[in-house]
Amino acid sequence: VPNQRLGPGDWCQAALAALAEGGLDAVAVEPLAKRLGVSKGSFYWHFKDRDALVAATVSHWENALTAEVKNRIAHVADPRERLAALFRGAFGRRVEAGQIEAAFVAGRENPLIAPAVRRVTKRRMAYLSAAFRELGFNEHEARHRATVASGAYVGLFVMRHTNPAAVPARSGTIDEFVADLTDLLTRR
Amino acid sequence: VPNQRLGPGDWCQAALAALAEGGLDAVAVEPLAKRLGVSKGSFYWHFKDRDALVAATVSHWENALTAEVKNRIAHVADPRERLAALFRGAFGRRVEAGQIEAAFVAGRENPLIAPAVRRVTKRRMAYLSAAFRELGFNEHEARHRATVASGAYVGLFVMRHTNPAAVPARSGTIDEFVADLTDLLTRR
DNA sequence: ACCTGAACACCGTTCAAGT
DNA sequence: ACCTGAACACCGTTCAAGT
Repeated sequence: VPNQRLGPGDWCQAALAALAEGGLDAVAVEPLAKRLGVSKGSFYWHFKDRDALVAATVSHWENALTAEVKNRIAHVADPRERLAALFRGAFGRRVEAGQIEAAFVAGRENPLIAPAVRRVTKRRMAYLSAAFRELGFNEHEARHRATVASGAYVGLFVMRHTNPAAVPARSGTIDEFVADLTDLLTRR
Repeated sequence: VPNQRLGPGDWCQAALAALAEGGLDAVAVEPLAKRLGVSKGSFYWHFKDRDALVAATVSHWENALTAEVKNRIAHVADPRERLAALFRGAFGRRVEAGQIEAAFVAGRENPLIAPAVRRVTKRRMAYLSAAFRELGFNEHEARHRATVASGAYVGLFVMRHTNPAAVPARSGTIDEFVADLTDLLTRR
């Protein structure tokens, strides 16, 4: 912990951790204050209210995700490898990342969350679709396969926290699973 | 009010009214008790906890809806007229019925609500599909049109409370709208 | 059988006062 | 600039005691 005093970023980070553990309901001012070792009153110095924290947290997540895709996936030249890299991302070393996305997907009814989830999904569809086009599929086929791929990606996140036994967990089985999935989706 | 003493049914009825006005969050023990002119402690005589009330309320709604369809729609001989009757049901005189369905649709993420909404949707699809088959469409076309019709039906409920201006409100415009919609959906 | 009243826990929000 | 501490409102849940 570098500085005693906290900023909005610290609250967002704590909110993301709580989100991963207990879903949207766990993003509650009092428990977060306890976790940060600070009185809940101090929260209101940084944010207008709980909704403002949720909004900022969603935004934080969306930016981080976009940046990660830009840095770790977009630059992969081979489109098949790019797809595999994306899917492998669904099994990030820390379960955390996946659980956060799952929590946001589960809470997509919330008007603070819905627009960000929509945007993220739309972007994912766009670059999935582009990858399939590079592989030689026509526009229609590319869109169709991108839809399936996007669904599978999100579905893996959700299953990972609703039905963990159904999803591969060890690094060997993950690699195998990702290879099979990529094969299936790129087959003619 | 026939009897001073209340039963579970009275709490469900109050819960449905609250649901129509303020969504799932408005189904709260304390406000309902106030509305019923009773202490909130008495609630726990009838129900284990708030979740039990929500579950019972969902069940109450599902049964009432099923019964209404059986009594007011299923017996209409002409399939076109039956479709029109269904759509007209989406504009029931009291806004209440529509708002309750909209609230349940909005809360379909809730595990207490999801199964009932799924069942209601499935049944609706089934008898819509049957109506289209009676009109001479083949199985595939019937299913497709039933999907569109079901979507439109639910969409009307949702829009009615998210975007009321976009939905007809006076009885004349409603009849016209329903006629147009039925025409569109049964066109070859 | 159904209800009251008081209690407790938990959370959101405000605000004067501290450093 | 950031935080504390106390206060208030609101809701869920329990339970002994009433009728």
